[in-house]
Amino acid sequence: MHSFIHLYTLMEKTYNPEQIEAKYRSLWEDKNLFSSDSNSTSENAYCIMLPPPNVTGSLHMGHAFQHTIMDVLTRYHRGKGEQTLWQPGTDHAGIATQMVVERQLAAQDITRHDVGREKFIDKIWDWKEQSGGTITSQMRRLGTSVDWERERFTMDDGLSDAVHKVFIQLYNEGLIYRGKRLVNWDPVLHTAVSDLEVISTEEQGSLWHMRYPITGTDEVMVVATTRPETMLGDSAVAVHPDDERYTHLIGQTIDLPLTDRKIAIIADDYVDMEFGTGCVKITPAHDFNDYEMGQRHDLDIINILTDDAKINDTVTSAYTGMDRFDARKQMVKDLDEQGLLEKIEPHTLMVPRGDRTHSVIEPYMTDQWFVKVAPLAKPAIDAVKNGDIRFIPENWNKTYYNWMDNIQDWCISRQIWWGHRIPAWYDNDGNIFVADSLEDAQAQAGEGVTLRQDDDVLDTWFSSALWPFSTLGWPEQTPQLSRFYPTNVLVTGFDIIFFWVARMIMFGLKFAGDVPFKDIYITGLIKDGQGQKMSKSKGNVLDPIDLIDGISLDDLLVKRTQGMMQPKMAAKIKKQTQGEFPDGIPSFGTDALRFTFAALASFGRDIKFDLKRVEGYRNFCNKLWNASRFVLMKLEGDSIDAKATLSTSDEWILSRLQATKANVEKHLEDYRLDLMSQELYEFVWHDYCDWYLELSKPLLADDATKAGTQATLLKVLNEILTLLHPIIPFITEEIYEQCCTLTGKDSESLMTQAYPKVEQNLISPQAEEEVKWLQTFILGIRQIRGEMNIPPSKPLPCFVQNTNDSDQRCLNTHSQVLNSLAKLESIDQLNINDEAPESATALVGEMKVLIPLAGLIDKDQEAARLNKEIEKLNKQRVQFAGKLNNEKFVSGAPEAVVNKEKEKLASVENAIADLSTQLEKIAKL
RNA sequence: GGGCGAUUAGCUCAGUUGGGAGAGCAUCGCCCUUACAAGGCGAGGGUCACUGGUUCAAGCCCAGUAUCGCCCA
Repeated sequence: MHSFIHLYTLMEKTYNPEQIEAKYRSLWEDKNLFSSDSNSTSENAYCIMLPPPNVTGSLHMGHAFQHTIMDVLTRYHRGKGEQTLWQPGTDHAGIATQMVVERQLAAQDITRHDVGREKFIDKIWDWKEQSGGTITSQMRRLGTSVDWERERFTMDDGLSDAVHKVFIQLYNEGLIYRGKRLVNWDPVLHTAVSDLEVISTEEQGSLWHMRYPITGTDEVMVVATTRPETMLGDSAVAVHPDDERYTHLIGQTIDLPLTDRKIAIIADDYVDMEFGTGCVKITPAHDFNDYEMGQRHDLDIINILTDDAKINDTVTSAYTGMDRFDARKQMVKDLDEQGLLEKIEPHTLMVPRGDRTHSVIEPYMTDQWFVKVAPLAKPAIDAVKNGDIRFIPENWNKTYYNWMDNIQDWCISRQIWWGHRIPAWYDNDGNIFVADSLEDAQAQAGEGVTLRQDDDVLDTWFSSALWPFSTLGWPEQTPQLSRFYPTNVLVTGFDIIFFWVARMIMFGLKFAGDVPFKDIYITGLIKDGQGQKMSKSKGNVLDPIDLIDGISLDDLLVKRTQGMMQPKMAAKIKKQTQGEFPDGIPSFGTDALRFTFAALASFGRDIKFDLKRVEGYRNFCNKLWNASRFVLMKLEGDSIDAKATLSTSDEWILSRLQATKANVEKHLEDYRLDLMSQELYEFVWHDYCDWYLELSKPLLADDATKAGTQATLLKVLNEILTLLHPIIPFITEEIYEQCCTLTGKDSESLMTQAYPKVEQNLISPQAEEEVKWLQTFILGIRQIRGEMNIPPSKPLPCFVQNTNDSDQRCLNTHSQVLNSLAKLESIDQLNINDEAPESATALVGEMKVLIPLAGLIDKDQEAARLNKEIEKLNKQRVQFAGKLNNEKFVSGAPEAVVNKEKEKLASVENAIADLSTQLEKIAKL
């Protein structure tokens, strides 16, 4: 028992998220409460690796969503007393970041080549210093409780060492090799990109039908192509071996138009006889399928393009130096003039574009570095198959297998400057020395040999793939590595399963000797209200910070349309935005946004983001705020007796609380944050606020029950705060502090409070039963009021009839509560034979609750209401009776089910009988 | 073409061992009741996409159809 030391400072009537959030953001960090050193003696460790966002990026809705999920999990485990590390950091994002700086240079009309490699890289570092704090400060706004002291960057020294070590080992084991292969070439960036960085979309194009003359005859073969310019590099024409139209031509040659070359006519069952004319031109140097076929048939590989995707001079032609698309036009024209163009059909085709530049990607022969993936993939597939790693939701493992089973070697070299430079040196004879440093390479090559380092850098995802162990200090065997690896869960979107997740699994198993994480929680993708992907070009992007702080329509319009190239598009976006947010966006506060994200975190693929939801959860925060205000007001000036006798209502809310805790626990275990937040929402709003706080009012007015109620109000509020804290940390922390001030409790932070456990001894079926009775009683009366439009302020007299022992007990105990909550002026008992006044009726089990009409209630109206009620019950009766009359059901279903059905029927029949009698009475009047 | 997913109230979505269809928002009444009008109380609203099957019993399991969407080729 402790008494209050100061008078409770009155809380504002409406909560103000802005003030609260600012207060705790710095406070938590100042007190080092996110540190992974806390709870270091705990038996359990818990670790989440933050998927490192682009260092120069900014926080978008997807980040905010996933960060909320991770923060809920982190704060929950921290609250359970586990040593918890949420590892933050950022990614250097090679191409993306380099492009930003190149664009800045372009504005001054210079290229990176004008600047030179070293200076250019310095410029990028400068840019990183300048803008690198954006995303981390936005994360702080969200309240993400990462261990900031352990923040890492993929190009930190330690992480770079890990990259070297991995590269060298893979090379030495023959799992990294260099070779000339057909790769996806971005002609704007002048670099190879991986398959994953190429986005193919349907575009309107043409199918050109070209006549290829057969050598020495008047015959032609008509080949159809979507890229006529590649004909310069044709090595053959292929037909299907079973295609009788062309069997006689197999083995003959074609005089390739616009060139002086002859190419073979070959047969291959890859050819689709139905498509076009059934004849396919084969260009091994510029098409992946053709390349395969070229390998099968030992065809020439004729590269016709330059790095800029202009026609080169390999093939003597009139098109050398022309851009491929200009050459296309010219060649089509020339073919037409020579009578070699059969027709042009409109055609939708899949056009591959770079995910960064959106330029058309060309398959292109170049020297590149590759990871031989198959040997690494095998154990990575097994890890999921044998359950070491679990996808959540489970069906993503199919997507994973699908990709892993058909995995291609990974092109890891990029012809850009920003990134980890490939640790390989060449001598003048082209010998390769892979080493940690020039010195090591020199040692390998021998004194006096001139070495030149490879110009390329590694794919960004190469270093990201090491993230789960490189951030923990690998290759050193650090205490953190042994404590936190393997990590518990990876939270990420399905869009990077291939880019990142699969590669982390492969490298984790290979180098850290274990899976990098046990669970992979694949979240949905946040879409706009119409289900559209949010993108700058669509102008439908929402900035999480704008939802927190609010934004005026004007500012939002500027934000969404600035930098728009097409004024038409800008106008459209403007209109759309005005329609959707006529008054801009109000400020909802971080907690409301976080609650929304948690509530949206179901297992669906797409999450349509609806502002109305945020508003609803903002209201929830306000509700919680005001409920707390109420509790504190009712506690003020008194001392709390934790051992005071409890009323049934107290026992009831405590019992409900236990069920809530159990469910929250379960939902968290299942990663169902939507169900978790729903559970808490319902408990707080509907059990605690709607019922318990109302019940507490008469109980607080009674000295016999006051102390117990006060203790219970506070206990439940405190646990609510702790339970909600992982989702809405700011408001709960503030209320907690107010509670501490009031009760004189000395506590550092809600964050360090133990997460409440289920207390079995507080589960009380009897209290739940009794309050259920109370609720039914009150609801019955409210319904009569509601339907008869009797104001809630009007006190009503009430009679009860046909009571049993337990009804009597309840009436004795709870009459005061009933009077208060149902606003009754009296409750009088009638014997079963007593003549009741003309009344509206409600049923509580077998007991009748009667509200005399007495001029207040229209009898026709009551008759109509009863009729409706009876009709409803009748529908149920028919359903239950139908089942029970079914012999097969009675004999086939388990006895318990049949009995339950019988009970339901009996209860419905009773109710119908009671209400019908009442209806008759009323009708007679 | 292959794989995956979706289809439940006007809207957004829950519904996990098969056993009386739910929430939030929106709508319609009544209420400014001393925690909260960002609120309270009450009400209306569904052939669970369609067809068939398994079962005593199907929103849920199975097969197929339709529409929409995503991923891979």
